[in-house]
Amino acid sequence: MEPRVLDQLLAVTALLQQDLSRFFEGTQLTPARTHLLWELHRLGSVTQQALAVALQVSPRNITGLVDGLEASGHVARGEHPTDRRATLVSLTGLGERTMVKMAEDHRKLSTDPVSDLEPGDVDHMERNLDAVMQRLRLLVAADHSASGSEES
Amino acid sequence: MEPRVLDQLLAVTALLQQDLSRFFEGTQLTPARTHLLWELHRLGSVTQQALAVALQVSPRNITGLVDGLEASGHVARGEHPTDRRATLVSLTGLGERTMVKMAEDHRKLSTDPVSDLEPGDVDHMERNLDAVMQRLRLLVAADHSASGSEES
DNA sequence: TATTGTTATACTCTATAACTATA
DNA sequence: TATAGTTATAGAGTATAACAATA
Repeated sequence: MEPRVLDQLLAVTALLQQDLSRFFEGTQLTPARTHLLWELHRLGSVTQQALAVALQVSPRNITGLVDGLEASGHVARGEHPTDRRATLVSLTGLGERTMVKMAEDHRKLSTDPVSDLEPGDVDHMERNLDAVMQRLRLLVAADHSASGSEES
Repeated sequence: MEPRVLDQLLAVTALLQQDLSRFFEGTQLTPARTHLLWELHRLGSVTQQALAVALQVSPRNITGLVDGLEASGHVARGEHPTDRRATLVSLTGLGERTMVKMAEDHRKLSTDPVSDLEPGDVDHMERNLDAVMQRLRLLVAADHSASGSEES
């Protein structure tokens, strides 16, 4: 009866990564770009600086992500009204529509759960996920305590 | 009272990714390499082919991962006794010790939960994770049903 | 002098396609 | 002819460091 929970964790992590990008919309947005759009949708037009902070990622990285999203037409760069060093990134019409749809699907999924699904499948998933959840708690707990008590 | 669950999902996913590699050992193993070591520890010496299947990743990718782990001294390539096309990958002494320790930590973590942690922190995490868990269930459920009922 | 975004450079993970050596 | 592993090529995501323009 070895735990094998790490395996499940790895599987669920992979699944999550896929879902975060694939699930919510039909366009070919990657997870990182989806995340940026999501933040932009929440924050409104902001500087790349602000995005770097929001995504907890280097400014250099934002340059690349915005480049990609600009090329695909989801965001646009604009001038900052007062600070000429800064760039304001905002959602285009396409970007806006994409995020509205994503938010809709998100909400629908939250209120309309397991509809067309075999009961056996649900059981199976619940069992796996309970184990994973247990593991999640421990991992997060340990992470929390580690960042609070260690200082190397 | 917007859900904001996607944010939590994103955060937890990122956290998981980190934990999977960082948590379990002090060496600088990446998630993908850790995963390969984990499988190798379970399966024993196997061909790169078998690893590609186990990790669900292209053979080309295995070449790269094994290259890295060979350079860091965690695995070694050896000849296959009967098939001269194939390569047998096995854990070195270092790799073996690393995985034994990782399995130990894994077990310890499973049986010795929230030890040195503020109670308030636990509450906070539990609350977040319950929401995330709810979300996980829906995502996995939808994923399941999608792969069973759609055929595009 | 400090900050914003960029270029330069580099590493990891991933993929497909073509090729070599063997089955 | 099919399989195991490699090289070639490519793209995404990430990082640090140096630099230009601006505060």
